[in-house]
Amino acid sequence: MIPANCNCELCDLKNLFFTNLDSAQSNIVCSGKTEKEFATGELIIKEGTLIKDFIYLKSGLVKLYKTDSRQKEQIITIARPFYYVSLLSIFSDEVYNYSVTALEDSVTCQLVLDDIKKLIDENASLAKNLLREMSLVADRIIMESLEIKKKYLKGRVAHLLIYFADDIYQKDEFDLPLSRKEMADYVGMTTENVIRTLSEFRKDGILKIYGKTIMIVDKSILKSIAEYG
Amino acid sequence: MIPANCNCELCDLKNLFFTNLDSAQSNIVCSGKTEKEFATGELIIKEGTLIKDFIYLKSGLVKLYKTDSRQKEQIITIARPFYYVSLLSIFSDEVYNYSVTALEDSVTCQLVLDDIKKLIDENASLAKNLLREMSLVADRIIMESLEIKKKYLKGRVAHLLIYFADDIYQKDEFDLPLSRKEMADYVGMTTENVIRTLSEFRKDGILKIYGKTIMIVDKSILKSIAEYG
DNA sequence: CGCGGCTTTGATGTTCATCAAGTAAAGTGG
DNA sequence: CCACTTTACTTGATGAACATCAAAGCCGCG
Repeated sequence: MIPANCNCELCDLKNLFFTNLDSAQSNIVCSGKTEKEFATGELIIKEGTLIKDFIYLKSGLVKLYKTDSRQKEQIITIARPFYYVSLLSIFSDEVYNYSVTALEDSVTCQLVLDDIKKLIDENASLAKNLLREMSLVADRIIMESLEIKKKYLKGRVAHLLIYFADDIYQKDEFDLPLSRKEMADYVGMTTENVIRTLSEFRKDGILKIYGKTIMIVDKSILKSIAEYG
Repeated sequence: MIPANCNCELCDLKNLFFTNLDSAQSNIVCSGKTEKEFATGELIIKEGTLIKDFIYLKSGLVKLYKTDSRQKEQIITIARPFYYVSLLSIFSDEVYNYSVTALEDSVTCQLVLDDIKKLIDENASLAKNLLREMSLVADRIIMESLEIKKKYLKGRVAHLLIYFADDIYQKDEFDLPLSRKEMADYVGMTTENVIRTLSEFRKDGILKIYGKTIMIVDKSILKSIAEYG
């Protein structure tokens, strides 16, 4: 029996994983889940803590990152709902290898990991869905990091701006969800040089910049810098 | 019934994935598998080709890499048996996103992917094993690429040498399985600068180099370069 | 108002890619 | 097996890309 107060049936994310559940299984998912809200800047997952839950993003935007011994952050990826769920590490490790923080106000939904593991025993399509999504998440992160690695700074920054415009906001004018330092952490360069690159794009008439607000003026040039820079 | 000529029961890799199979399932695995031998330098998987099989490495050493439009290779990872199986992409994509080539004479064992998918329906522990291994493979590649990204050239080369000595060969004297160019493809720098760095290590008395043969003379210095450089 | 964090610009030296040239090694055909 | 070709390796010189250090402007917040 699905409890009356269960709204999982209406959740788009249900179809990513919890297809073909019988009603007893749906009930486990629905009554066991916990929704949590996080304000911009709030920590969602802390590196080194025990993995107890399967967490996915219902709304908002988050960054995954690793902090090294010198307190320097490296951003692994940035993700919207559907494009990231906490699948890295959770089936192979006891603790998280990375942290997750909200870049915008975000909502997560979490389930007890042991419940998921039990459900896998009974439901092969859940297992396949998990395999598919984990494969997607990992592929995307790996390919993205190769993309960044092969470019110079200008290309990396351009790539990041195009990513925000096309994939995240679907608009050529948007507010950067990252500080300059975070952009640097993502592309693997210093804050100063990221700023210098942005200023250069501005001077060349490719961008308009008002603090965190970015307006892409000449997208075709920006795209060619992203590709060949 | 397990056929008499089946040697899967003796294979160490069986225990990674095919635990808890009943005999009918074991038979599918055993009679459906194909073993292939590859000489050093031979292509095992070609980027862009259809994914039809689940392939894992029985012996040898391989490189995973991506070739860009300008024919430049980027090495994603290098792997021994157990530490890599073709789990990336195979549950999320139709075609391979990367190529695999043998760095030493290698043997693979492959199964038809559709058979694996059918087995998942009947056997939850296979699904869990696959989830665990995919999670491990992806984690390792992602964390490794972050490690490399945060270092300068000297640190990257030192890191790679320590990796060969400790993880791959368990000896401080070994033959490099990579050409200078391949080392460059892996650390994301030019061939010339990799060579210069090796020469510098040699001049500083950290290494002895005879062509492809490397002898680590001062491992503690090399390790500190790998960590802090 | 003033403090602290984020941002911006400049100056300087280091790290690195590129170009050029030469040497060693490895494969090829007669 | 040797001349020949090709490929891998090595070193040097040069300028571009980048990190680091320093200093100043900006902005929100107590």
